[in-house]
Amino acid sequence: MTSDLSAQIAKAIRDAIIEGRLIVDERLPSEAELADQFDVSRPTVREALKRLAAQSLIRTQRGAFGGAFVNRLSYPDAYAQQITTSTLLLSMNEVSFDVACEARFAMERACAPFAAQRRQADHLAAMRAEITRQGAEGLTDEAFCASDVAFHRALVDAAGNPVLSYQLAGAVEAMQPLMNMITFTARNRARIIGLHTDIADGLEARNAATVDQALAELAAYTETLGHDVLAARASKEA
Amino acid sequence: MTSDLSAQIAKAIRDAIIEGRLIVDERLPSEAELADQFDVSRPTVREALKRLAAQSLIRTQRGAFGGAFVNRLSYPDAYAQQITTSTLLLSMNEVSFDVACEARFAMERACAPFAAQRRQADHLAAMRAEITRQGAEGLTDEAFCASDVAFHRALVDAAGNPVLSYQLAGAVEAMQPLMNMITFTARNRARIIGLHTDIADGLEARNAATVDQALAELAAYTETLGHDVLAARASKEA
DNA sequence: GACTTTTAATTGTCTGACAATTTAAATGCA
DNA sequence: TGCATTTAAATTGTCAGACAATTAAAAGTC
Repeated sequence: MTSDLSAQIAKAIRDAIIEGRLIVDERLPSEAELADQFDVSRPTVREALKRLAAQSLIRTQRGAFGGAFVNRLSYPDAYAQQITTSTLLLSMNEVSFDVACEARFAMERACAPFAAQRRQADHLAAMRAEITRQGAEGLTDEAFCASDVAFHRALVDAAGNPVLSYQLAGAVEAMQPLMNMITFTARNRARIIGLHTDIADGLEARNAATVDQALAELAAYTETLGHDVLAARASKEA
Repeated sequence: MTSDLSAQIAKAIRDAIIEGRLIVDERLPSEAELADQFDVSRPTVREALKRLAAQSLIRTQRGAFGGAFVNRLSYPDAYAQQITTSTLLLSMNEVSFDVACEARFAMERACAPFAAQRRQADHLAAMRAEITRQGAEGLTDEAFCASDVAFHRALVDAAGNPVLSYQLAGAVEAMQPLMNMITFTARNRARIIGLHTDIADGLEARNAATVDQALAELAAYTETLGHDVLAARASKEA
């Protein structure tokens, strides 16, 4: 019911920002003034401000004419928070591999038509580069996964919708720990690289149907790989 | 480079949680002990802990055998953060109505096949109830929007994938302020209600194609309405 | 006019204290 | 003994005051 003072103050300021009563780059009163206004001590005000800083809602500057300023939430900041939240959610809530996989590929397939329409040369180049990397000899599983993430990110960015990019960043990156559990044999990799090539080709030809088809197969194949890992684990324990 | 001590300490503890060195419900050392360990004062430790609390990474309890505990990130907590972040991102970054709309409906269409397959009676009931509400006389624009959000939420939940629900919660709710700018005439509403009915009918019949078609039309129609509002505004200013 | 120094404002950090809260242990009582 | 009550201890929440570090503007100097 009656939460901490610092939480209450943080909420009051947060609401002011969300409702537009405090606008971007506006300076908040100094800590001493806020302490007066809210009738609390400066440490309490500081705790409230740190809460807001943790959500990237404000930034602080020292020195004369410094202070706390309403922060423009940048895409990178939003990405970072989205990734942290998604990663924790997946690691702490027994989200099954299937559910995470399904969500991720469903959203990626949602991007496909836009990507086919809007892809630029640099997106294709990035994807081709990752495909080449994925075929390299002696690549560790982790490096393969990292390249996989980069490939899919290029695909999503090709859709040219920053909101989709931001949403998917969380899903794709958050899945990496789960993907890292998978051991990729040479044959696995060849199949995945083949599908990646289909996707790149489809985008180059601006053929959304091809891309969608390849993504559907990739989704199914990834789920199969995940199941194999879980099955192998289960039999090892028995 | 050398950020605040409280930020460094928060990062150290956050990393420990993300990497699993601190597990759910584990108790952190007391503030005094942490202050000793990190060789800083207690207020500095407290600022760090408040940062983590703002991200729902820990919770604190007063009293003997109280302290800070690693928090299991619940879906509601994750929803809330997702919504705050998305709302701010949209309101602060001149994300165009088109881009937000496109992202939202793209993701909703990604849910459609799963929803058609897995929808339960209660999802359908919730959607029908919202449709009825939307047809009520004298409904304000805001109430109409709120009902619209509830309708689409039921649709997303029908897909039965909590990760998709969580991702879309942000997109749908964050768009509400933009949607609230639109004035819905009786004719607008009738058209939207018609499409909503198509969606509900399609789900009931487990016909994904129908649902997809209706969502596509709804996306196009919503964009049109958005454009009209912007055009009206522009002409008023001139 | 360009450069340097001073000054004032502000955040960052520390120390020490006390209040509020909560659990475990101690105590008292039947 | 068994149960209720009180006490004690640990811990977070809050406060007050102080000083250090940083920064930009203002004042001074050549």
